[in-house]
Amino acid sequence: MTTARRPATLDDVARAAGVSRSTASRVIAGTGFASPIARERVHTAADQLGYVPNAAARALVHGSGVRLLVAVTGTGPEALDDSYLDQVVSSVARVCAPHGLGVTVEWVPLHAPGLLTRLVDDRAVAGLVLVNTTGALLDLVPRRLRGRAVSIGIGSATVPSVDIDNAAGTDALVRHLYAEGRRRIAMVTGPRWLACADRPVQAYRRLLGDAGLPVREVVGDFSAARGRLAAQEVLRRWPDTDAIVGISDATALGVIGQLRADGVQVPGDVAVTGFDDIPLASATELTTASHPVRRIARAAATMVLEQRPVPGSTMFPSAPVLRASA
Amino acid sequence: MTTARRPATLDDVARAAGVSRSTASRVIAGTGFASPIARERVHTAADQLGYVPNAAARALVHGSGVRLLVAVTGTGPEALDDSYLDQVVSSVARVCAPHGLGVTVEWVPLHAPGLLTRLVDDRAVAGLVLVNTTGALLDLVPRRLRGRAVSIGIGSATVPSVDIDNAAGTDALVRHLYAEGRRRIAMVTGPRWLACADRPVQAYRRLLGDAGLPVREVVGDFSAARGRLAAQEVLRRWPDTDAIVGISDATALGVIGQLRADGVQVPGDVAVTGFDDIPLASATELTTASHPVRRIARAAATMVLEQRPVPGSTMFPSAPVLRASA
DNA sequence: GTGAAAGCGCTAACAC
DNA sequence: GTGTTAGCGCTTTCAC
Repeated sequence: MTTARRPATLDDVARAAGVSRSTASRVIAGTGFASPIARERVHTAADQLGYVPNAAARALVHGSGVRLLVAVTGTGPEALDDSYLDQVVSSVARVCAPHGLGVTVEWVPLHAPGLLTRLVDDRAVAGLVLVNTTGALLDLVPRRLRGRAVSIGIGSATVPSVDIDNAAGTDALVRHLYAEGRRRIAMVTGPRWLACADRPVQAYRRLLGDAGLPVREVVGDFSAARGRLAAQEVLRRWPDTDAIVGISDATALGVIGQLRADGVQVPGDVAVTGFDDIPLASATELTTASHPVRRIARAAATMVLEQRPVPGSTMFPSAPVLRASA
Repeated sequence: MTTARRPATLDDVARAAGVSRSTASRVIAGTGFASPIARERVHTAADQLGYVPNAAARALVHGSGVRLLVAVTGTGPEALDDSYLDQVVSSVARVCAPHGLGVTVEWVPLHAPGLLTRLVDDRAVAGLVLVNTTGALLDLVPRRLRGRAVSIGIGSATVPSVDIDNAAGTDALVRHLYAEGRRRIAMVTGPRWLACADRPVQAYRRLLGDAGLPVREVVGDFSAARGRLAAQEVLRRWPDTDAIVGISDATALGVIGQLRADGVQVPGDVAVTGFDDIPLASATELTTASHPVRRIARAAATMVLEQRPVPGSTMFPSAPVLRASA
């Protein structure tokens, strides 16, 4: 039973264990030497006192920081209102917890990447997870954070990345459409500035090129609203389109909504595919490709925290999920 | 242009501004006196040096902590795999960011609430947001965190709460069912241990009691899987049931799935309502009630960080959203 | 109004 | 193996 309710400090532990503070520190931190007896006594003292190391003090002496920053690039702050990001943040937070680190989310304006520097100059930032980033942004990651920054999306020479293999996922989906006899396949892409959203586009082009089919691309932004508009544009420009590949499930759902509103049968007249396999996808019978967001985020956080590449975690596989829409 | 890439410290700022460190500190922290000139010079020096206060050092001297803890009660660690929680964590994180705080998520086992004490004895914890908590847990919040703890769900004498007015939401839904002519209305409840899930049950009982209708309750747990089982049980025990009120959208969706699998028409034979208005609800034409999770979480975090009750934020209104399922 | 000095809790040389 | 010592960067009495 503790007398004072003031939380125990390392000094208290050392005193109770009858050793010096340094010895206590070595034992607790698990660094340096200590005799078995000392070790034993320190540990007993520690947990009988309910000792919990003070993270701030540790961070101060190590200069190491107390939180992970999740930096999200986007055109506006609404980039943060996104269930994909929710999953990332939440997953990262869970990995951080046992390390005594917190997580923060910040929006980095696409057109003012310099703001990243200000965020990252904060010594409290122990590590960095970049989401939806660009090459320019990647180059802004300071040396201090080398090895402590990971990008979910594209990487660079200095910043490793983890991501979904959306090229392979898209490839599988387009092949499926082709196998089903679709020959006039359009794609609603992601935003132009987002490099990792370009891989599916490349996959789509390659496949159609190989098959001698025409490329039909409309720019979207992952949202359902843009999906609706994109569907209209596709139909206007290429009325004979018989399949539409959406960059995301939300996009695809928007596309389908618009198509049906226009009296177009899905998949009868036009087949539609998405990407991500969100819960809504199964309810709406959307054909899509899997995207293990939590596992990817966990891998990213782990790489940052444990300073090592997590084997086989650079590209997570994406498997097609065939349902009624295509 | 900074010469050394070592981040500027308060000493650097003071030196550059030609004042003492104390003065610089007062100016930066906005506390204590300083002449306009001093103020001016310190600020210039600060942002020309790109000075960012070291959160760890501050926390150390203040003994104030560097992160908010989101403590989630549940029977197992899978309580953390939940999109509702994702939204809470992400929203809390956004409120924390400008304050230089991070967020951590931890699971508190329902049957070992003492673990909360260990989590909360960590001085690095600056504040506490409890999710799905119980009265027993609330009493474990230490004095140190008084005024720095908020519960999303039930509150207590020492811990204020913010929550959705699920009693009113449920009330509106049941009234709607009644108005539609339903008279044999069953309910799939939340887990027994969760006090805030009891309010809708009370609302349901009161309404049915007033109308002289029989109460038909089956215990669920918010999940779709339990919703399916619950639907079976309802049909077995009370085959003439003509409406089922689900404690959540997931529950209701499970109920509907099972009902349809059993050849029961929804809403023809049995009307079904949910709660939360998740995106899936609109896609599946589920009648439900709104639940502004992000706003609630934001209010909770704000109360903790700014140490004041956010006016009118104790009970957030829930509005019925009428669709095809009821 | 401003500076000097002490100390928050911890770790890491460096001597013993 | 263990203790002594010197800070990490900041805030805050307390003299001036």
